[in-house]
Amino acid sequence: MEIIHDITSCKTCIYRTLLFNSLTPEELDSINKSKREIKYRRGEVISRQGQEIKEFMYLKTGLVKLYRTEEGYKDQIISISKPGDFVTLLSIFSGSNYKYSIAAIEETVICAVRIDSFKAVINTNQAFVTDLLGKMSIMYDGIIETKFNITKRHLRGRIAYILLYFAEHLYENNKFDLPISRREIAELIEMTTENVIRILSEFRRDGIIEIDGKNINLVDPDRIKKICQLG
Amino acid sequence: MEIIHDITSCKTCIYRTLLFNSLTPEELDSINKSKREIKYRRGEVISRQGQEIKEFMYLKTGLVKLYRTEEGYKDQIISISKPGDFVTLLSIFSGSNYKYSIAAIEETVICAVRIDSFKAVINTNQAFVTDLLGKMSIMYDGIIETKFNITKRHLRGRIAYILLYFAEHLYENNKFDLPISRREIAELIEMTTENVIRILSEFRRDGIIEIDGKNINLVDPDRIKKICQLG
DNA sequence: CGCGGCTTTGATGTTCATCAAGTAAAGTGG
DNA sequence: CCACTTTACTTGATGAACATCAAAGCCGCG
Repeated sequence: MEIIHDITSCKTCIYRTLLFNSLTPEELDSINKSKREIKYRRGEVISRQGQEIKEFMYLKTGLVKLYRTEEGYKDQIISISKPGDFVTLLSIFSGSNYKYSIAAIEETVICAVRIDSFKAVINTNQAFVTDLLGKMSIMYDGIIETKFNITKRHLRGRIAYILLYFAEHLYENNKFDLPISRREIAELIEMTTENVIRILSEFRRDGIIEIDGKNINLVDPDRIKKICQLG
Repeated sequence: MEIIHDITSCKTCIYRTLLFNSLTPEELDSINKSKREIKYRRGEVISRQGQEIKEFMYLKTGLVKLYRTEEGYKDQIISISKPGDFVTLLSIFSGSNYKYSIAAIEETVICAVRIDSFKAVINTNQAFVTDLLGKMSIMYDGIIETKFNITKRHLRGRIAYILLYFAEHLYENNKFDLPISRREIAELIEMTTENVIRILSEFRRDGIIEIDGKNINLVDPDRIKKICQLG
């Protein structure tokens, strides 16, 4: 990681409207003063499950994964966050320690606000909390829905689902570079690495996708959608 | 369902401290006036996924299940709520319609506050919203953790886990009446009804539980814990 | 009393994880 | 920059775990 010294002011930050729009100039100033920006390299752990939460964080650029770890079990990826997402929101109000680990899966810049400043605004600004409530709820419900969508499917359907997720939700393009390894895909959709590879190869043999290392091209999205629905 | 006419005043309600403690007498009065109590029989659906949310609800007595349904797939039970739980909290801020269905699995009394009155308090009482934020977050994180704990286990481990869940979390007793059918257990821990029965029978043959219809007795809790950890 | 839903058990086959073994790619230190 | 190590990727063979199908008994309820 690397602390960025030439940080953006909140007042000109493109993500300001996402959450901080209801803040008074004074509140925004207080947030601005207690924040820092940090750059993480691909693979670096940003925060670890169980650690004390000291900052509220959100993503400016890059991609991160939220995941759970437990001795003796495989890691499980809870969600993938993209710029503008509030990655610490899932832990920050249910206790003083992280419930999930966070790691960068691409080079990532995080904006981090000291937790005391963040909570101070919560106690003074009504609109802000209410807004937060909605954002948090949507985020949680999204995770539950995605997990539901994954576990109800068979392996072929899961792979189809996650390919469409990357194409439609993350990259908005049928051609993209896989941000995560085969093993991480396995951790995300709850199956083994071998079967991820096997089914991807199968899709390639059937001519519905093209693979070159991390680069994926969904040649026949309609058929992938069909597999997603039926498989 | 049956509307209860002789309803408790919020001022004397034993659940008042759970959420409404920070309310002013006026606010409490407003909530009190716009609420009703409803009794549901075992099996009755309280609200249906997709319906508009008109009331904030919490459980006074009984047990309910939150579940997701989808055409062509088996139902999936998200969680089981007991008295004092805020059953609508999981939908109320992420949209205007229910994300989950709610049904009574025992005779249940629900206290329901009109959504406009509830949201009015949210807009005026800072402490109340902040409190709500925490409660909601804990509830969501609990669901994610439980689901994580279930899906990472094999079938035997899942059954052991859910038996311990009922005994420790819901009934605080090693002897209890199963509140739900075998099929519903299957929907809760993501397996088939047949395998739920099979493994329960297996546990009985091995002498670690006693079963008589819905009545379950955990004879050897230590061994169940061991199965839960290893299986 | 009979119907439908819940429960139970067995037989069967599919899906999937595990094991093994090899190749390719990506870091690492001299 | 190259030898070396490690990690990621790939494929096949095998067996275990699990779902599905089938059939029968049970219970509650109208």
